[in-house]
Amino acid sequence: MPRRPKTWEAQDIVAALQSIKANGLSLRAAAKMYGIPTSTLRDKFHGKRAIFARCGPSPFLTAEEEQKIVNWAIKMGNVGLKQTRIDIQNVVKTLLDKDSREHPFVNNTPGRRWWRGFVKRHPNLKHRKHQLTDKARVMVSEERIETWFKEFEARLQKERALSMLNEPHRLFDDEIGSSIDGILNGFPASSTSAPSTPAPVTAHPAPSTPSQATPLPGPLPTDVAQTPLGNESSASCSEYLTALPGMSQNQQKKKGLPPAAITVAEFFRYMRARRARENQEEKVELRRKDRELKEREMGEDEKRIDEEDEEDEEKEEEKEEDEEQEDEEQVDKEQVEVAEAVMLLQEEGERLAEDIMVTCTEMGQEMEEKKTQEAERKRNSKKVSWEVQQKNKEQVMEIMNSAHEPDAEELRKKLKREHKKKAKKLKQAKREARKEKKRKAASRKKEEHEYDADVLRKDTIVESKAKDRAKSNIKTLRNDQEIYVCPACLKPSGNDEKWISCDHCIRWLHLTCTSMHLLRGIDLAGFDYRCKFC
DNA sequence: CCTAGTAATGATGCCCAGAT
DNA sequence: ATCTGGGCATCATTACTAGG
Repeated sequence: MPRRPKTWEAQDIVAALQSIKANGLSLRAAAKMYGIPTSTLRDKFHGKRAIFARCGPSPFLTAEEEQKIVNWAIKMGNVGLKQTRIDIQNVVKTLLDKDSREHPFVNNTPGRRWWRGFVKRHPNLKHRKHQLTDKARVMVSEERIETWFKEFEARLQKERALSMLNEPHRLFDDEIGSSIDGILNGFPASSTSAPSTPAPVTAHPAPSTPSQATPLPGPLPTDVAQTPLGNESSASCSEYLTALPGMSQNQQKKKGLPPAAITVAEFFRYMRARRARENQEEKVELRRKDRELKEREMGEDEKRIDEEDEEDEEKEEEKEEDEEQEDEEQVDKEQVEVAEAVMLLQEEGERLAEDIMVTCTEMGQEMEEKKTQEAERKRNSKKVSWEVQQKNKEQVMEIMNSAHEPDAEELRKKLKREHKKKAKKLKQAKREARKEKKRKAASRKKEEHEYDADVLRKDTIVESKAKDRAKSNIKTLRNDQEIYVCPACLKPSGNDEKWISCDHCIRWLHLTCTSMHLLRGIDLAGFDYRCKFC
């Protein structure tokens, strides 16, 4: 029976159903009027099939869950936190970890194919190459640094989050929290995945019209990330920049330079230095204009007096600058507090993520309850129909009993035999189904076991490689004495040197050779430190 | 109303070519 | 070497439809 191509839309069904209800049309008439097969309309009319149903199996995440994830990814993208495929897959994994629903995903993580389908179902998500891989983006230019920060500020302003610079906790007003380090590192830091694995494919909202918001500033330019920021002004910044003209990511990697990354302290320091510079330039300009004006108006004598006054003013300004420096020191202290706040906020973000997952789980439970109710309803309807059948049979038996006794007896025996046969067949089918189920479960378990073994093997290889790398930093002196050198500065330990161990590759580095020394007053034991060579 | 055939969909694995 | 997208085959599931 070849199936006729579908010629109707969901709204036709809705219109047909409304016509039946409002105008009292018959099912056949309505079906004819809207060009829908009668049986299809009848099924939908009786609720046997959903009105907006799609062919094929439903996705394993509900429409609400998928939409929630899409909205979250778009929102994150709007503030510069583009979510990678891995991030989204990890979100799904976290969701499924806390959910008992059945799904085909290995280790609760959907695969690349699922991602394709996901993007297909939600075309407002599209993927593209990570901007860090674009060579044009790593060309060094102070102008670009300024542009990036300006765009970042503009974006924060657009998202009503400009005050984040003073109130970083506002970063966490989203559904799933993210750390400020996520923004500053230039790649996303979802609550479920550390920002340690930037994937080359990024999902972000596709601008539907050219009039939409300007492109995101994107990740922090590599050159910005490597700029030594401190009390330095733009001059020293430029010096450093000219030392690294147009270096590609690979070249940086070869030279042992860290990937794009900037600490919270560095970010605030940069912003403060930039504002101070702007203020200073404004002051100088004002002073110059003022002087020109006075030169024209006043004579030589007055000028001398003015010069004396100016000297006094300059002294006062110097005094003010000294005070400003003291303020800066005070701000440095505050940055330590900011770093602490960031840690607290990360925890808050995780709590928020937890809440989201709980909500999703509740939704899943609701679905489960609905399913159970549906199953119950079906069982009841089957029971009712079975009862009706039994009644009919009883009626037949009564009629047969009332007829000639010997024939009725024979018929009864025959019916009994048939009934026994049917019951036997049914039992056998059930037994086979149970066997099949067991076989499938065993097979799945075996696959999971093999997967775990594979993961363990890979982890062992990674660990062994890391140990080898650490060994490579042991240098042998002329007197055959072996010493360990810091892989960052290639120097051995000094007397008062503090060392820090990478939690991922077992390398030891001078604390001062890492950005960790900026986090003064914080217990480093609580940090998951990843060195720049990882 | 029921049934059997067909279409559509979601997910997987495998392979390939291209980009980095 | 690694990652990606695209194509293809496969399986399972569900919706749709014609005909009995």
